[in-house]
Amino acid sequence: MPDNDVLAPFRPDDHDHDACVDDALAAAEAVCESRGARLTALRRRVLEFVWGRHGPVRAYDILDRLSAGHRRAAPPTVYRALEFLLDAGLIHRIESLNAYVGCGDPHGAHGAQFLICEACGSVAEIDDAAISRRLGRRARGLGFRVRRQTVEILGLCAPCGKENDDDAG
Amino acid sequence: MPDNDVLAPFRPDDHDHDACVDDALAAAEAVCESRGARLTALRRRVLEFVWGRHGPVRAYDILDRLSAGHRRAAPPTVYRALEFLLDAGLIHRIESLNAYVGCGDPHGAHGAQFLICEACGSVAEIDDAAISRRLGRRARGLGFRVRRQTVEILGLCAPCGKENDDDAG
DNA sequence: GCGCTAGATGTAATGTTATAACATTGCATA
DNA sequence: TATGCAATGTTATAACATTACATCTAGCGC
Repeated sequence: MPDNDVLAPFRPDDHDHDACVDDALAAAEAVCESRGARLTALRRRVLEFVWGRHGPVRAYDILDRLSAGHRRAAPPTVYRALEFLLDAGLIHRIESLNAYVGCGDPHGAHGAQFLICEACGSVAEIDDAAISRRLGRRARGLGFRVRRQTVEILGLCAPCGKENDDDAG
Repeated sequence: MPDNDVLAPFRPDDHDHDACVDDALAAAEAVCESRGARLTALRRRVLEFVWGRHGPVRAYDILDRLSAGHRRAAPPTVYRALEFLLDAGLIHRIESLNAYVGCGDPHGAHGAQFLICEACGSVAEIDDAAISRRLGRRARGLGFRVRRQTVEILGLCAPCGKENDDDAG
């Protein structure tokens, strides 16, 4: 089973998260540069908030943070920025949570599957080519033309699953 | 590539849909009976509306239909019925559309993958064991404990894809 | 620098999806 | 008859998202 396709693993609580954010912002600059897209201050700020944690972030949380201090922001401001970041491949939308996470590999298009911990809210992103390929083949076999795959697995990450065991016995 | 795991294929426009609905209701009776659950008139009516078409049906559409004629229904009425039907395995929720479809095989638990046509709104349901198995293995390989898989493929079904070609030239 | 343009952002209102909290109904049965 | 419990009704509100239109501003040709 491949291991190098784990684009964003679950992270220990004590990792240097500032580094994650810095990396993400640097990658974003590069991606936008190469696509001729403008990573404006607002978009950058929204991307930063999405990267606030390795877990899903909701649009209205971002909205609240944008509004803090500052003058009040409105929903379209956030949704427009999110749309830009989605188009640029810098973030993903988690459909089963109506929320957003930073993309673990913004360079180059890729399939993506998400593992979402329902206890701690962290998200891991993998890109298992065999899965996307098989899904694609099955779909095409039925005459279906694929535009987008959504693959989300809900459950418990290792530490939370462990705790659960401990509680039980 | 297996073919017998297509639980609910795309349907021609002219098929006998009343038969689909009748089958679904009969299966629902049986499932509820065997689970000791009560398929009340309300739940039955909601299930009927979900089976109105082989495509996603939204909660508030059901709400409108419940309210027609009758006295006005309120959202919890619909959501409670939907929850019951989901728990009983009689319908599925399509996360990427915030909508619901009838389950093509309500007897016995099964994994499920959905092909969703963005043009005509029809949905096909398959149960590719290789895909669910591989997803499960990948997740467990990362120490993850799976509770639910959401696999949805958005694109164009065969007829709609064909039309698209024709339009293009 | 000036004015134009297109893209980006602001603003107000509204649409859509979902749940919380509590009241009532109606059936089974002690 | 009481009483317990599942189902449903009712009111309000939370959470998520879009439409439509106004305004601003960076970048560009002149």
